[in-house]
Amino acid sequence: MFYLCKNFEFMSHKLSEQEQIRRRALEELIDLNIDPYPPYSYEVNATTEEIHGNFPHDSSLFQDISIAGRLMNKRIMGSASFAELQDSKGRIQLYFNRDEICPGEDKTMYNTVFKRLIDIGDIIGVKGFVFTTRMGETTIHVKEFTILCKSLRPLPIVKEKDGKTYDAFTDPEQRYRQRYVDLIVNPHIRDVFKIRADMINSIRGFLVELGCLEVETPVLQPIYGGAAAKPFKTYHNKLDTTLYLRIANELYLKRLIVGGYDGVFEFGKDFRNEGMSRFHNPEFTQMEMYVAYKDYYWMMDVFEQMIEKAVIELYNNTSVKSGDNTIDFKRPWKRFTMYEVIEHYTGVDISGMGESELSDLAGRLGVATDKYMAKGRIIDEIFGEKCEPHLIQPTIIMDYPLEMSPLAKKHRSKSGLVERFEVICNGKEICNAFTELNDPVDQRKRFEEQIELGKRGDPEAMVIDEDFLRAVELGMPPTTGLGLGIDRLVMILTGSKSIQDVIFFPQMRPEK
RNA sequence: GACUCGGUAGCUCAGCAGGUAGAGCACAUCCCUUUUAAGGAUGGGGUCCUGAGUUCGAACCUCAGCCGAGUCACCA
Repeated sequence: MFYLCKNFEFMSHKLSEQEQIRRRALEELIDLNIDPYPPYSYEVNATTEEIHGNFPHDSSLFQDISIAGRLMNKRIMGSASFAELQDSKGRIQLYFNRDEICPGEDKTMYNTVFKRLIDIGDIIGVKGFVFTTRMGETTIHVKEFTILCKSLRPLPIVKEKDGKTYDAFTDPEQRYRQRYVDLIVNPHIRDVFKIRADMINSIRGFLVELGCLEVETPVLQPIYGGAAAKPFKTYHNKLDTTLYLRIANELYLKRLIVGGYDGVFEFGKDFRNEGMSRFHNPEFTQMEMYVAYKDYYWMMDVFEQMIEKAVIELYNNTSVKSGDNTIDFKRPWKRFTMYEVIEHYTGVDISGMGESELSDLAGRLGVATDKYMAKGRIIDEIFGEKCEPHLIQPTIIMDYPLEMSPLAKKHRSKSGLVERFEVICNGKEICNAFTELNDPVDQRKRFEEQIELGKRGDPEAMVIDEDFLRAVELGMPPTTGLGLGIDRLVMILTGSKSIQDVIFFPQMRPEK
């Protein structure tokens, strides 16, 4: 015997008419001694996918099936009705016949329960056999059905006819806030998250195969570092101390390299307290990896392999259609130095230029700069403005100005530059990597330069992390490291226009 | 943060020479057939985002605010 509260007076918000009707249906079910939330499991022996994949070819199959899912449509017609059931794999039509559901005199299960008390959105289990209707649709002939969960809110059902879509649930705000509804009524968006998961698994497999250890490092950090960004600040009561949510994994992962690991990687959330846009969510997923005794040339090759492998596993092909562009990840990718690319797109060789010259150039090119921007930042602005958008195919851009890369090692032969590369794809950066700076004297100097930049007004200048310096002073082997923006890559691989489409629950303003 | 557009029934939207609201779907009652965004009949449902102003009168005009979308700027 089940036990259920039938008193809805406590509800804080005023119920809509449809909610009231559903609650009344709930009460009626209880009065009929039907538990709307039965406590037991329901055995399922088929999925919609299996049925659609096999039935027409072999009609001896699926003659005694049990399947469960959400009711998505109901077409009542006297003594014979049709409905649609959606499980995690897809949808299938159900056929209900009054006299088969209710073989005896009592037609309650059909006339009252099925026709009136079951609503779209309810989760039900059905037993029966599969057949093909006169209209040629694979359908389950239902002999018995069970309510597994009564739904108390109406679902915005999407309808289609003749290729036209009606009542689509498309409002982005509603879709992101109520992702559960989005997943129910727009099941195709699951594909994006499947690709996301598969991609992450592919990369993880590749890194494990490479011999790297997957690790976890703190999200709550007393000093944030490893990137140029504004942090989220929080507070630990017992320690009576300010903590920051990490903006990058870098400094902790390098400590592990100091500790003696040859290769480590971490998939993790980073948090940046900055503007939001279709390319930026305050929390985003990054994969960072560090490998000892290797340099950035090695990393370029490895990154190309890793991404090419993932794309092939996902699409059986190296190229992907992303919006209007077709992007081919087939190795090897084009490689240019940053100066080469800037010269290519602006016609200006900036290699000998100083800060004031660069500032003038930026002005001539219509690139906005700020007072606190030193030489490196200005170059980066010009690159970001004039070059990046043109780079659609994956392209390795190498050798960045030293000032904007305080954790990267000086270039072995080019003064003023560091051994750093980024991969630009679809006009956006997808990874950032360098030969890591392991000279502790130089590292301290770089941090001090960051302090100067901070004094000059750069809100994203780094702060000194003495514990990190202590580790580097102990000695870090030559190392290469890389950070990969997972969300951005998923956007490219799925052709998503907004980062919110590749994150289940993107950050939103609190409701109401 | 700047600019543009938008916020009307559960869903998608219409309504604007300013006269306190409509359609389709959904919902309710009824009829009916292996039907297909089912069809037919009847019916219920809305502080027209919020606040102030103009007006005899505002969903519509003005101002302010809230929320969202798009574009641009910055960071992955």
